[in-house]
Amino acid sequence: MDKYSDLLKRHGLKVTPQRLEMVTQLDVNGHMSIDNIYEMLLLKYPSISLATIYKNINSMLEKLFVREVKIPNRKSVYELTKEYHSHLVCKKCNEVMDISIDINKFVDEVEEKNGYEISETNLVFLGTCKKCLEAN
Amino acid sequence: MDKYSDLLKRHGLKVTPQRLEMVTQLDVNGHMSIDNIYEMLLLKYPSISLATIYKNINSMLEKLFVREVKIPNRKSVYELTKEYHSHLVCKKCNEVMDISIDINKFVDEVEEKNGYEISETNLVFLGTCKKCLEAN
DNA sequence: CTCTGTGCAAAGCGTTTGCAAACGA
DNA sequence: TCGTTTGCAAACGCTTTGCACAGAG
Repeated sequence: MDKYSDLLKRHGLKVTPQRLEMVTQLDVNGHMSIDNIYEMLLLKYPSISLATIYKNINSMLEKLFVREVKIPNRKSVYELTKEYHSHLVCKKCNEVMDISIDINKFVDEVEEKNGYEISETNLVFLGTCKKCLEAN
Repeated sequence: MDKYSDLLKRHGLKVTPQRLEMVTQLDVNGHMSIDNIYEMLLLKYPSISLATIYKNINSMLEKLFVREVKIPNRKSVYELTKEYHSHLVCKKCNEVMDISIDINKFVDEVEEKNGYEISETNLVFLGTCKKCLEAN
């Protein structure tokens, strides 16, 4: 059984060609904006509409197998849900990279110091990647 | 000399009553959304327009003495620029709190491991504050 | 006096909604 | 067959723009 069809079915979404292509692209490309997704799907489905992309992304976000990556001063990108990780973004070439950072120590510290119960952490580093640094 | 007038002048912005009230409110309230600011200014200047708020916030962001705080799934809030800090947000009551977290160790680690040069770090914790926890 | 800021109305842009037709199970 | 999804067009909400008048320096 195809893993992408399976992913959709497991989360109670009907398998349509448009959705299959969306999750495939997300898996292959890693981090995509709405426009990226739209452009890629247009190649295969020239009559696809942005409304369909939005409706599907929203269903996938609800089912929690796609996540939105919010980057300051940029359009959000989307990724298939994986283990917890943070993001490293190149301001020059816009590459978005997953990084694993252990912030549990900080979570504990902040919970203790402020009496909060923390349920979510969002950590993004922005800068210039190796390639772009070398290109100067 | 009034500190708010001074703040505006130092950054090359003319001192107008609307701008003075904006920076005063930002200073007093700490973190405000566009709508918060608009509501507060309406009390004193009933004919103020949202366009003015937007134009002024954008000037202040450009001059770098106001910063935008981006919070996942929420409207941005704005604050007067202070030393580097992170934010702690209560999902129940929407309180936004400044916290100081030392992430330099991580910045170094990430720079070294990935060859990036990091210029900006964005860290937000979301959860439930003490008051809201006790209110249950 | 000159240039910038204000307020209004209109335009812009990304996202969502309503609906009829097409499609998946 | 029945309920869901698609694609289109219209609506929406937030933000920006253009312009004439007012106000700061």
